[in-house]
Amino acid sequence: MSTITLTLPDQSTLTVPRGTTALEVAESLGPRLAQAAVVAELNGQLRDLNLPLTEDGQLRLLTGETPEGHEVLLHSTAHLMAQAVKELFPEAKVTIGPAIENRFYYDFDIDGTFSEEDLRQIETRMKELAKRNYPVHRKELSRAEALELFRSMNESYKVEILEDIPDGETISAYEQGDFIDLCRGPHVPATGKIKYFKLLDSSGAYWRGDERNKMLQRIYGTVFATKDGLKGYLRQLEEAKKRDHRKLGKELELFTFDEEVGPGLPLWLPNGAVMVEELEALAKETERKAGYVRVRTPHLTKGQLYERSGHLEHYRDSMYPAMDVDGIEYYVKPMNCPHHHKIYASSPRSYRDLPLRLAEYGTCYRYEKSGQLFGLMRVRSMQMNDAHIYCTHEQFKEEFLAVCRMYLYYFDIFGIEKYEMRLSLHDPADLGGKYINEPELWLQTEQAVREALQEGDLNYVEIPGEAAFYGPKIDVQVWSAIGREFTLATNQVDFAIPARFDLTYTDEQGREQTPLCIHRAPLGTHERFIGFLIEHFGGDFPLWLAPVQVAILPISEKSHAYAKTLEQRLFAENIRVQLDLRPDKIGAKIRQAELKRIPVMLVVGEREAEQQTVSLRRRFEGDLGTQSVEDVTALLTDEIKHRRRPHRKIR
RNA sequence: GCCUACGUAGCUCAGUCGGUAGAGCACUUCCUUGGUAAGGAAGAGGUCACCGGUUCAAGUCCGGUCGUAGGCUCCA
Repeated sequence: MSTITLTLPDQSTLTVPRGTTALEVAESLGPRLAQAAVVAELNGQLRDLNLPLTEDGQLRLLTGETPEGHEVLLHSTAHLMAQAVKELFPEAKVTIGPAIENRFYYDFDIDGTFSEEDLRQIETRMKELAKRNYPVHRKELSRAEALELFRSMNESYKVEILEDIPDGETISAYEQGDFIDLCRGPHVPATGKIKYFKLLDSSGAYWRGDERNKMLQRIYGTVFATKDGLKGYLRQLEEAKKRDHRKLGKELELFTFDEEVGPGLPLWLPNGAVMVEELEALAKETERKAGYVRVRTPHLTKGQLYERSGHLEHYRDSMYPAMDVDGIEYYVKPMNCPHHHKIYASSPRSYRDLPLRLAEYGTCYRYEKSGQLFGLMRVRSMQMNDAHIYCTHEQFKEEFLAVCRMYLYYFDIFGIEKYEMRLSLHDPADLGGKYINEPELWLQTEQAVREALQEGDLNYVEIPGEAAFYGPKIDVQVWSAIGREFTLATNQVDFAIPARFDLTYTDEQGREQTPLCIHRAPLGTHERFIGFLIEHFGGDFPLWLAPVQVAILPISEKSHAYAKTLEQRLFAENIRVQLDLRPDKIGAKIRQAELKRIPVMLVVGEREAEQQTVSLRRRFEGDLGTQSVEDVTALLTDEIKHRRRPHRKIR
């Protein structure tokens, strides 16, 4: 009998008979590994544990706790769910059921919808099927066999998928008990590997994501290799719910929506407006130091401008319809760029004027489809931390790098530890079509952006074929303290618009040149950014950003007079104070201030009044004892001035 | 925009079979004058999202509109 030699991750080698399965290898290495393994990787290729090994190679046995293993586990659980659904709803047709991050889903074509009761039943059935520990078999089929099989089962969606699989590709199906599903695999060797799962929710989803297609019913679920993994994930979902910006926005009275004002049009309440103003102050200060100048532009503009900019051509669906003014069509502005271009064009520019950096917290209105509105994250009116940098080709890289550094500066202030810049590049095959036909300029600019990202030591990935039609685009993804992902902002390099607007400058030789334009918005929009901050900080904002910074809590009426003089002293230091004169006991006042997430509490009674001191209490730190008013104000003003983050870990 | 679910006091939520609306918190007043996460009592607060229909009778059943949410698609 011939043998094969396998090299394990620790570089030890193992010689086994040809045809041994990876599962058998795992068993020989130890029952715990065999128990935990869900999939094998041979020479970098994932494959089923129960397939015979026929060649030498590097073998890894992956448990459900590895990223690859977890994905397989998720995918296999989707199959298990489909099996349960087919048993309970035989008329349901299966479609697709992939793994996504930490979750899986499966789409079914079924009359009606799945109720919560249905989900409970499906979950119970899944538990039974898992317990029966059906072996999961891979079957390779010819196209004809596969078509016949799925036609006979009346699985028309699978037939449609089969028809799209290119010739020459291996067609495989996976079978467990009575259930068989077209699938590339790999899968766990038996349903008993699936232990810690939960169905999460159901919703509609179009077949192939196309709204012209039939609406299918999607069920989402999750699975983990360990009980703790599942519990941890469910806890994280709970935590995310508690930090939901819509919930906290209400509780902390930051913003509201009103039916009569309109959907997607937030009203900033006084507390929220404080945050808006603090963010603007930060942006203004940062941009002034970085050589930006501020401009202001109107909310309304003639359609003509948007014809020139190309917005009416490319962007009309996202714009509010025109209004007729004296027979001329006017639009509310969806973007600030055309106005900034007009400001650039308002006077002749010399190379000496460049780079020209025009900044504005511009108000924009975009007609978002009703179904995509979402709290503050997707709205119809927004204020953007916008700026356009007009520069020469030579200046481009340095300007772009400076923008990147500004991002890092902000990330540090807000304690954003995880971020990713996604550099979207053009596809040379699409030049002249999807992309403006400037091959040299594309390559040159993309290279300059790449170099800037590298020099700035920024974390970035490249995505081919996703650029805007007029230049490369950099999307900035950030992750909040609880790991939720947000698209914070988009930077774009623009070589088309300056030409559309006839923007020029005179170079050293007196020749007319076209500048490059960088669109940038590091703080995104107030709406989305504050939405992000609410969830990131869980409502516990750094002192400089907190709507109410200090609560003054008199012990009893006897110290009201002193509390009032204290309030005046803090006002004089520009500290945002709230004085609690309600006839409650001190414990109740503290509780109220804690619930409102006021970072600093000053408890004052007769002792403090006599000594001109305060008793300092901070959130997450508790009672910090008696201190002089001078010391406390100095401490607070310093913390505010330097925009320090909260002392505690955010998580 | 599409599918589904939901909409009751400022907030969180009860409200059974269709019989004219309830709690807790917050609010107001009074008592209490207190020492680091809820002192006590009383009061006020509602066009049950809106419009229409069925019915002797609608928060409840039916239809429509508006709004919100979870998805699909798109995006700051």
